[in-house]
Amino acid sequence: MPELPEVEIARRLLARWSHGAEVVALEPLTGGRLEGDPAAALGATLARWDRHGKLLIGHLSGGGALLSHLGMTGKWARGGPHLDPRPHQRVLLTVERGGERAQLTLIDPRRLGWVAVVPDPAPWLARLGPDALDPALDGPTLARRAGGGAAPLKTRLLDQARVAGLGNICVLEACFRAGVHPHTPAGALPPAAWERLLAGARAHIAHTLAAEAGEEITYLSEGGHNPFLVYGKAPAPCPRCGEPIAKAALAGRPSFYCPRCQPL
DNA sequence: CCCTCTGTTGGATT
DNA sequence: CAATCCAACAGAGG
Repeated sequence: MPELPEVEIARRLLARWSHGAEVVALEPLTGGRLEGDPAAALGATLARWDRHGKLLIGHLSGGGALLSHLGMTGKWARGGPHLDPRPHQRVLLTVERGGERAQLTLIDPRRLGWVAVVPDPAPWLARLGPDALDPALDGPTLARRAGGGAAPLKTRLLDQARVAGLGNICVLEACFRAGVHPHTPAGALPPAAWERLLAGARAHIAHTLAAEAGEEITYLSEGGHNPFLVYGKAPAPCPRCGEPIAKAALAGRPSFYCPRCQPL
């Protein structure tokens, strides 16, 4: 479930719960992936919570960082296994601020998420392209980074080294909003299409963020009702023209699109 | 009840 | 490049 909006919400929550707090303990729970040197975080202060694409970065006083990725099913919540036992608690972070302790846990049923403590986050960030919400990222820049060649547009937009933060759902929603088929060869797109794709991705992200923001993480896709324009909609009618939404697979991942609004 | 299928992440392999 | 498998599980459907 986590794509950029959910990671951004996780960032805000982590900042609210632990900004300026000291790391008192950091430990793996059953099945948890805690890598790097967790002991290096002990006693350090969480100076700032940042997000780059789908990577969470907790900057530690002293220069290191606490990194976290949510994988497919991760979320951060307050409460630990002793105070508030819940299934699938994987990593436990205990912080102290103003004399008050708080326990934060990474909850992750499928265990594809992780936490790591690294001495310098720079090499991790260097592997990622500009964040999708970075104001410096514009249409021409996106075209330069993701355009050219015969590879499908969707493959390029999902490549975190080209642009960071776009997931399968976001890419498909952006393609629909831009009127572009997700399997269009990346080199065949005119400049105006890149502008529309970027605007479409940001509109989808803003819409999802607004709908999900709150005290708790509540994923838009949870609750039995599909809130997206095309993702998971086949063969429902296209919201714009009524043509049945189509489904196809690329690299094992599903694509959804309107054959009439998004011709190849 | 038991299969079988699907998948929001990313990485390795062919 | 791109297709495939994998990680480990929940939930849906037959």
